[in-house]
Amino acid sequence: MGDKFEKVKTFYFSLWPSLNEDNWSAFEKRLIVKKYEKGNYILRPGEVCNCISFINYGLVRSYYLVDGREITTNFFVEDSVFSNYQSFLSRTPSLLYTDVLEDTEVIDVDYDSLQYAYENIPDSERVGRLVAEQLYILLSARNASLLMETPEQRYIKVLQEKPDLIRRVPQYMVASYLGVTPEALSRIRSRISKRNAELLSDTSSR
Amino acid sequence: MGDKFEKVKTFYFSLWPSLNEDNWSAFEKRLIVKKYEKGNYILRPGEVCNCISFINYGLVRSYYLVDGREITTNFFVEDSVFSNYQSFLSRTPSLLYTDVLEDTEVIDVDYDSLQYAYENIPDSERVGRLVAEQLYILLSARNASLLMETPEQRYIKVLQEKPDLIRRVPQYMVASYLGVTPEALSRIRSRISKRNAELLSDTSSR
DNA sequence: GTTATTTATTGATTCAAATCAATGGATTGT
DNA sequence: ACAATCCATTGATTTGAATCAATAAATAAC
Repeated sequence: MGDKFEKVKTFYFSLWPSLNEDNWSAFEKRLIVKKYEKGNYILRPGEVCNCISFINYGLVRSYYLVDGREITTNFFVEDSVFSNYQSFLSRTPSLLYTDVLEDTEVIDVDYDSLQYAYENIPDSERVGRLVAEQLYILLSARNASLLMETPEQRYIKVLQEKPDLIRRVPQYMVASYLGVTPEALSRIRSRISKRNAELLSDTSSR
Repeated sequence: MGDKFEKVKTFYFSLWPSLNEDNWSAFEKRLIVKKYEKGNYILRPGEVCNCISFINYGLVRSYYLVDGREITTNFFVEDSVFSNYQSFLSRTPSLLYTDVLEDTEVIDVDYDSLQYAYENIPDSERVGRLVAEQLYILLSARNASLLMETPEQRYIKVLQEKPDLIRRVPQYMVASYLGVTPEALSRIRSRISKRNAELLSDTSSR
């Protein structure tokens, strides 16, 4: 009958090999279920992020606002985890907005609960380390992509790696994720489809 | 008489409160001293970074090479720690060069030694987590700076926060750290000094 | 189903920064 | 001390992407 904690439990067990049912039930007691409607904000600049959220269903986004222009840093979909990790860790105000692109349900672990886990649940420090390391690796890859690849290369990668995202998210948000204007992304797309059309009709290529 | 491990010992004790002399001497046995001469490379793209290095003295730099153009990601000076952390953690080939800007001596912890510490020295997991978290916060701030600030703002910040670096590093490397060409940085500098000159001579401002 | 609003596309124009080019200054090596 | 190389500055030109503007398509609201 739709246990809200089913998916998040599977998720935490998968990355926490030594977790047992007793530890889990102590941990689960501290989890918080929240729902957000499309168009609302989960976090705004100036607020301190106080939780790490597993997404049961839905879609959210993080972005900077730089003189009126949105710069999207990430999209997060169901069955994954999001946070403003920098604000969460440093206990300092966020620079990012987090807004809700589709009605969303999350399961939150707040900061104190995580500290509780670190003190009381075996191996949780190791899990915390591994998670921090994984997030570092991800951020580092995103960084390298922004510095080394063209917007077109990034777009093609998104097409391949997250094709569903392209369908669920307005194009101007994808553009701001790629680091270009909506007009520029539109031109990138037409360039790509033109190239593909030529490849198909080009007999001289063989 | 210049114990090479003096500074690195102080460093590790400062971030590892429960470290004791016994643990330290077990750990110290595994440390490796290395020297590099100016102009050489510590790491090249394709190689896996296998250590975390404390700098006894010297200056090194990490950079991407994108169609012949250098993009500096970081400078590291004496008494600090550097690594290609992404490569080190993921055990995958580096995308970065690390080169030596001044003759440098480092104390290395290699990957296996760190795993040894995690298994055998109490609290080391927690230290590993805190370090990973701090590095995440730093990378995140660098990221935000590249997305939100102008090259001029970044230059002024470097001037304030790392004035010695400006003196020790060629300007074209600083330019590539700020994300502009050497010519552009030169113009930024002349713009700034012109503004300062105007401020000093401008009587109408009061 | 129709209207209204938002989003995407396309073209024309503007602009900021890169490139190109030349000179002068600084540093390095012998 | 000298030559040679490297680096920084300045000006002229080019270029790629942003902006501006208008239209078309898609989506949402009624």
